[in-house]
Amino acid sequence: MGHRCCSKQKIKRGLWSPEEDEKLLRYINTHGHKSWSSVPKFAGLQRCGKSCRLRWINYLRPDLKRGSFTAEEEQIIIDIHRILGNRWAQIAKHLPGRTDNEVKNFWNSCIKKKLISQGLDPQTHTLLSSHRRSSACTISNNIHQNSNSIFIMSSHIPNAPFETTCQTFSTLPKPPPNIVQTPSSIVSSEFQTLSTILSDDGEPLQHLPYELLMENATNICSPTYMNPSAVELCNDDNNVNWVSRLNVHDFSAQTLEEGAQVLQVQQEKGKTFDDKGSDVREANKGNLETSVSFESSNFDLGFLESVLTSEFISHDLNCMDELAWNF
DNA sequence: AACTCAAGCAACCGCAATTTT
DNA sequence: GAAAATTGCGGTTGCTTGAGT
Repeated sequence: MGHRCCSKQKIKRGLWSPEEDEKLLRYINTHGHKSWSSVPKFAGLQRCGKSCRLRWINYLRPDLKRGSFTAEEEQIIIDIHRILGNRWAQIAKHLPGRTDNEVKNFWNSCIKKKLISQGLDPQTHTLLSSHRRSSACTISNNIHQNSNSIFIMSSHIPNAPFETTCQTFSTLPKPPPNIVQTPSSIVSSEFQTLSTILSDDGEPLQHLPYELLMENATNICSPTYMNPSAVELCNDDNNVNWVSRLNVHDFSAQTLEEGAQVLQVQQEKGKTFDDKGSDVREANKGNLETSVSFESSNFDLGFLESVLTSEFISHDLNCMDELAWNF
């Protein structure tokens, strides 16, 4: 069975010969590819347009990176896959010069097996049932140690496009300690904002593109890496303007509504504010009602509400409960 | 040397989404 | 607005290669 687009033509299939590559390359370099369906006809190829497109994207494109994946790329794939799942095209966008097909193949042939050998389910990134018992004790200890954790969300970018919807936070993943993250390599060029997951002492545990964190927060739950203390949004170019910090004390022991009552808004690293004229830093000193403080800032109130009215804490507790019961 | 098996990879397939007619 | 064409994506297949026996 062939493609519908090539049913009328005599179509060659299988591996591409160097001559075919040459023809396709020469044609696209001179004419571009406005319509893939017409490319084979004008390039003199006995292929269907779909096949030409694939060959170009996966092999002939000049900006492709050759060679095996680096450890850093591998970690990026794992981190983003933990959030997005098998959305290879999306994952590949964060790896310049890599194609979705390449990422997918690498995942299926290498990473998947590596995760399984580490006792992790490659789809959910959670512990496989056969490994649960042995690690439950560690997780339980973490819960205890972090029972006074604070949850911090920070934003500092005037007019930042907070387009978040009613996504929910769950527990956030922490990378293995031996992995060094490189934020600039995974932030998308169109959206120069990173979220940084912080430990209790404010040390960054993991960086993720902001949109990945926000759009997919429901999928983040990972019993293996629990209880970050904070999330901070920061600009990739280090042009920090202001930070609004929300502290939810001891959130793991409170209901969501109670957590919202103890929100503190603090300003850090503050230098400039939005052009609405309100001095957010002054306004946010001390403990304030969140609605007041955020009305006067450029922090998107809808964004805040989506977090506060989400199932963040209940998710978290459910997850912990489940783990506790497993233990 | 011949065979088997698994890993890695390129390409295909079908479907869905988007664009064009 | 509907139909057709095109594009994009993820799952899958099948070929090549190299290691092990």
